[in-house]
Amino acid sequence: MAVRPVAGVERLPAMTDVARRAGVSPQTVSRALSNHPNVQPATRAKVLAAVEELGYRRNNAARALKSGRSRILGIVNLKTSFFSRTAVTFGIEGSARKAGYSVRTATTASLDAPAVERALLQLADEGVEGIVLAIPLIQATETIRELTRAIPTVTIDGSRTSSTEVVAVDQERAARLATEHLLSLGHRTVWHVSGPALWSDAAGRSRGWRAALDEAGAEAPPELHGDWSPESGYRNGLILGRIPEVTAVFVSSDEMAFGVIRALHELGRRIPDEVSVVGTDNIALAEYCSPSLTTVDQPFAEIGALAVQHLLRLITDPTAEPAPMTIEPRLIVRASTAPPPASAQ
Amino acid sequence: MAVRPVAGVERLPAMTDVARRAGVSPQTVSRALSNHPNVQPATRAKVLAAVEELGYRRNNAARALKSGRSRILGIVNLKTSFFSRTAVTFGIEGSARKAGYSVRTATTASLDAPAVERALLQLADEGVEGIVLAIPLIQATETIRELTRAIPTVTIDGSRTSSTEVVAVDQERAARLATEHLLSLGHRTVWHVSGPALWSDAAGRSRGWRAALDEAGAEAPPELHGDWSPESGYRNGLILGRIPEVTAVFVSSDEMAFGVIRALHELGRRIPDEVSVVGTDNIALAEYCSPSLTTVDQPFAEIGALAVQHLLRLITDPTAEPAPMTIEPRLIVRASTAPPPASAQ
DNA sequence: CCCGTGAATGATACCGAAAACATCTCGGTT
DNA sequence: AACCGAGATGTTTTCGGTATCATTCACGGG
Repeated sequence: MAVRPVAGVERLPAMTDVARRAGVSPQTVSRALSNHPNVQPATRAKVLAAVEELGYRRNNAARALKSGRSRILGIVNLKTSFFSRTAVTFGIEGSARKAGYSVRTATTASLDAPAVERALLQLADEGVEGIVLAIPLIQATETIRELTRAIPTVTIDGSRTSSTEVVAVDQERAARLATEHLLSLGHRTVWHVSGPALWSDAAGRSRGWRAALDEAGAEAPPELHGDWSPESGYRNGLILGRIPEVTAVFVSSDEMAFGVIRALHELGRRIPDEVSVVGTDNIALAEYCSPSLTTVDQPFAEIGALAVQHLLRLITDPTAEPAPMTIEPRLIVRASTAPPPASAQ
Repeated sequence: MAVRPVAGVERLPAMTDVARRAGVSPQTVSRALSNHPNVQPATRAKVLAAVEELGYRRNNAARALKSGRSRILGIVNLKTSFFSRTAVTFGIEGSARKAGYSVRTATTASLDAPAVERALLQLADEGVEGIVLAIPLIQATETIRELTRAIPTVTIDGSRTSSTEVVAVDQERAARLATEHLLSLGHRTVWHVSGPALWSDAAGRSRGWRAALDEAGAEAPPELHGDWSPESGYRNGLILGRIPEVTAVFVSSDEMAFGVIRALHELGRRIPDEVSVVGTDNIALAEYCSPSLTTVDQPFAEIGALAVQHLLRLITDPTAEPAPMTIEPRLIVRASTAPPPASAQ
């Protein structure tokens, strides 16, 4: 603060001003405002009154400088942000704010090590106390390893190459919910459009899908690969729509599912009469797809909140051992799924 | 910074360490790193070499404290973030970063004065040097007025109640493009689902729509009101679909347009054969709506960049006079629009 | 040859808080 | 009565830069 004195005022009030007004020492003001236990209630009241009267607010820069704690958390995000990452960011910001932290975002255009390194260095520059990696860490340079060792880091997309803490939805379970739903409607098997293999979310869903088919004794058709974008869903939809035996598709994100559905429409395959489609994420528009999209909900805000909770624990106690937590996904049945057409049964 | 020394290292290197290593005074290091003109190239080189060797990075907190400049910009955003605001945020972050600023986001759950005031106070607390209001300022308390007077502020949704600088797309023009497109296809008139009246974007589109109809000698049907949400589009779609004479609809956001289209589908009105729909924003999914959505593109990243550019000017020179800039919107014709059915011509 | 001038660099003070250390007060012990 | 210890408060120092002022030096004109 103190960045720009209000017009007419020489400078914003500092702690000494509050101290003078309250008739105590600056240190006491500091203690009162930091909820230090050893402050007489009466004294605290005097201080708070003075603060109120002067409209005093502590200077973050000075606080950070002296204490060595910036009270900032960093997020590394992908620039081509799809819904899920944005939603998580909201969750992170909310709970960080509650804990007295603010949040900086560093976006990276790609998952390459140099790009990620640049993002991490930006955050390190800003003096963040902890980092939420909202991307998979597919390759770690020495610098990256050093930074994530030096700064407590939590990974949201549980990557297999890092040893950082992990917060994640149980994606295998999510895929099972979707696959079993389709099988229970009577579909002989379920096709799958996956996300990029580097994302553990995508890999987990792929595993879950395969496992559910296995357990049901259904044969797993070849997997189709997308990149999270609606466009990649569309491309895969153009393929799926040409295969007569396809009656059920589980797609690894709602955005791709929109693309799949559009391609199927174009090819004249009716949904859900001829083909059922299940997405993943439950984005706001999922309900307003035509037809509305059956999907697996992911509580993104909760994920963000958990990540922050973890991170704060890690900041307070760097030796805290990893305790990965998982959140239960939830199937939301809408209009894009139905029993298979009679001809396919 | 200096928040968390790398394991084994006592503390991060400070400017004095660099100075010692380079054989110059700390002040010279400061000048060299700040691109001060009066530094011998040879000296600067020595300093940079020392910086490199030590892996030195300046401490933001100390810089901010002494200089009184935090190098932080703030954004006030609505929590129920729709695509447009998120996209703008990306633009802001990118160009802020380029200018050496970082960005803090304060989200507000509503547009009420107390909520907005809270968001602004948060940002003031963080010591932001400038603020981008990405929401309409519908009501200003004394505190809000004081804060926006004390801290350079740019409004993205040009609000009529504030005197702050404005950066905006020419929304009247956007609405004209959409409306004229539909009229030129042969529609007798165009219906409109607007955004909340408090948003000047919404108001501008409404004006443009009405003006285009006027000029074409078409009668303006009653306006329907939405709140940006897909759900509100759906509700309005349920109404529009029951009015036989409706053949063309201009919707003030793509998200609402998705809702409208779904409602029309449910009511059995075919798009674009019976009803044409135009959205606004050109969100990523617009192309993958079924049918793909004709819409008016808004260059959100550019808007964000312009906002930052403005803000920086205002920070450097608080007396700089307002110079509102507008950006040209662009119509993107896809599959959701077509000539009206023969029966309606 | 002297002095003014401006470029290059150095020395010092200070930003505003909090940590570390010092002091004081007071009830309870011995 | 002297003493102890913990709680409450005050004093001093320090965090790491940069603004400000001071100093040095080379150069050109009178």
